[in-house]
Amino acid sequence: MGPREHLVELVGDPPVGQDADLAGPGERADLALLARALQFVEQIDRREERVRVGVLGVDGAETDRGVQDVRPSDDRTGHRGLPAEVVVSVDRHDQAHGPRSMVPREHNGSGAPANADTPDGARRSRGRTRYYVPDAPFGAPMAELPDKRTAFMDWYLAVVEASQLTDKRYPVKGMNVWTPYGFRARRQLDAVLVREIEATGSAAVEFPALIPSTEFAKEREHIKGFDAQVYWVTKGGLTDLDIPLVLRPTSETAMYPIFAVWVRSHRDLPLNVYQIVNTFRYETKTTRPFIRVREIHFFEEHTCQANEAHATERVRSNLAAFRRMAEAFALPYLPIRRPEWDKFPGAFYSVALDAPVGEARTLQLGSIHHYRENFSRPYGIRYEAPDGSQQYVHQTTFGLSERLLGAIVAVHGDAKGAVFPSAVAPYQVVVIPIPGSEAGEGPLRTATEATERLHRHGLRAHLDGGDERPGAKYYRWETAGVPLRLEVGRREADSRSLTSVDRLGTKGRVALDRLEHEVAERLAEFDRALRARADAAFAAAFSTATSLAELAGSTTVRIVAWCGSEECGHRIETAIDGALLGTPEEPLPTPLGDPGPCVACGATNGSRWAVAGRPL
RNA sequence: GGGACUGUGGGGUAGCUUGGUCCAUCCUUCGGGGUUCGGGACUCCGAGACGCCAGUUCAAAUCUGGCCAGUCCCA
Repeated sequence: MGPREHLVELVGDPPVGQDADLAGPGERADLALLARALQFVEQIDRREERVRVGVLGVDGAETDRGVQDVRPSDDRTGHRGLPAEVVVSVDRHDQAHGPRSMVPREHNGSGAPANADTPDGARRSRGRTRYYVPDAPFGAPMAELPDKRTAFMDWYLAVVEASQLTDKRYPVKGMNVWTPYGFRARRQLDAVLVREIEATGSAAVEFPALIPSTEFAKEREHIKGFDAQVYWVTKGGLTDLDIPLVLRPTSETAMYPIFAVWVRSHRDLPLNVYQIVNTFRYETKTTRPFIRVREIHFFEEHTCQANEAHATERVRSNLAAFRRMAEAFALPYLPIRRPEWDKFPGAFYSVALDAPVGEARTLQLGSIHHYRENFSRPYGIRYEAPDGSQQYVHQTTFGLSERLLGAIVAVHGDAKGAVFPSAVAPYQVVVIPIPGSEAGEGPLRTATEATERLHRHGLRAHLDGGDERPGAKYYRWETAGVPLRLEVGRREADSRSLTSVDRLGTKGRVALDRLEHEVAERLAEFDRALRARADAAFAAAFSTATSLAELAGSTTVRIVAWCGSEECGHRIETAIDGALLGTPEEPLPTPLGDPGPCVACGATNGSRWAVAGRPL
């Protein structure tokens, strides 16, 4: 939707030098817009042009006196995002116009033809000259991003675009291009995943992307859950394939036939392997960069364990690994065991990792599944136990994706744009020289020295030596989410001590001679502050509800007592217009007492705390 | 699966109702020059688009048909 904008066409028809009368016909008149239009015209007036305007009334009673029409744009153009438009009739020789600076530009160029600048810029149509009035007060700062709290998805999309993390112009729905900047973020993110999963004894592998339909179909629940969203490869060149191939939506069915060959003995267990590959799902809902895509950048661990207890232990180990990953991302989250009807297709149970993202919305960051023997039986993954018996393995999986990047944007981002924790920031530090006519070469030399010094010490630093003005660079890198900015002007060059400003606004000085240490400290402080901000939002994101009626229009994720029945679960989902996410796998942010009676049926027997929200 | 809507430079848009005033406007972007540079500079010169294919017409961004792509709503 974007910023609220209206188009009001105020058509006056008197020649310049007379009064132009503006008014709105009754029901459509928008006084605020009229006021803005008048403000605009007053600006013209103040520029000593000879247009005079008055309002005759909003009921249209006197509209025949020069005022022809006032209406919202959507009636005519069907376009959203148009700025207010004022059409003022003027004599062609007496252009009414203001200086360019009078009309603020819209953020990232959306809307605002804003051409009330020069006589040449004003367009003429059927004898009238049109002036465009942006939907913002004159002299206001450049338009902000949409409001995160009230227009979350608009805000999110604007931030993703403005921070240049992806290019969405690729002509296939749900498939975005990773830009150099976005790819840097992704690579850092993956590095954290690799570090933490390998610390638990998992090894990287890579399986093919194409899966024979015969293998894909072996586990009934699994195929039922996925067959509506797989891409098929049915031809090789001009020939139809005997056995069609599935482009992996996830890799169970690619890996498990091979696991059956790999696992022979209890000595082969546990088998813990992971891969980071692209998977494909034909999403039918609206796609969103990082959050819902058709080509998924996917981390998936698959393990085989000797028995259910070991598999349960692996689930715990994955939960602990994710805790460390989330620590690096400064992301608070809640592990939630999904209800039966919402578990992964084929799983014994599923634990999802959910992050609240405001207004009762939640974002699933990943999931950990316990499969028991559900896949090992159809795929024949068996081993010979020490006692000589043949046993089926118990399996687990752990899946994460670029949604983590979406979550980082969604959780940490603010009114200025993205904010990256230092562990994933494409650039941790941006160094901005401030030349100035009297400063000479000092600033640039010092900035270069500082950047090189940071590079030598393994910090991701970027020298922005472009010839934009410093202020423009500040805004750009703030939007892009860089944690720390170093400013190097004449003062800094002379004193060999740089000005630092972190993305949350904390300012300071760092000595060039101890640069890497002081920058590392600043980044650590920044990460702590970012975490604290996220934690505060997390704590405020939950509230309890004790009746179904309370769930309607929830503005936080709700904690409710639930008897565990599917029927009550669905009633809860209907009440909140979202989903019953399940039961917390770890303690809630604020300790709660015993759950009372089920919010849906009132049963006290076996009730437990459950989480309900509206997943993105 | 059903319905509605929308396609104009890299991004955002105007023009379409009533075909010609439009080798298509403005902002932004991009290339070049100059003055600048401590929070989104100014200025000059230049570059860049009517989704595709037909049809109607003296004339099509505009009207008609088909196709393609996208968005939203409902199932």
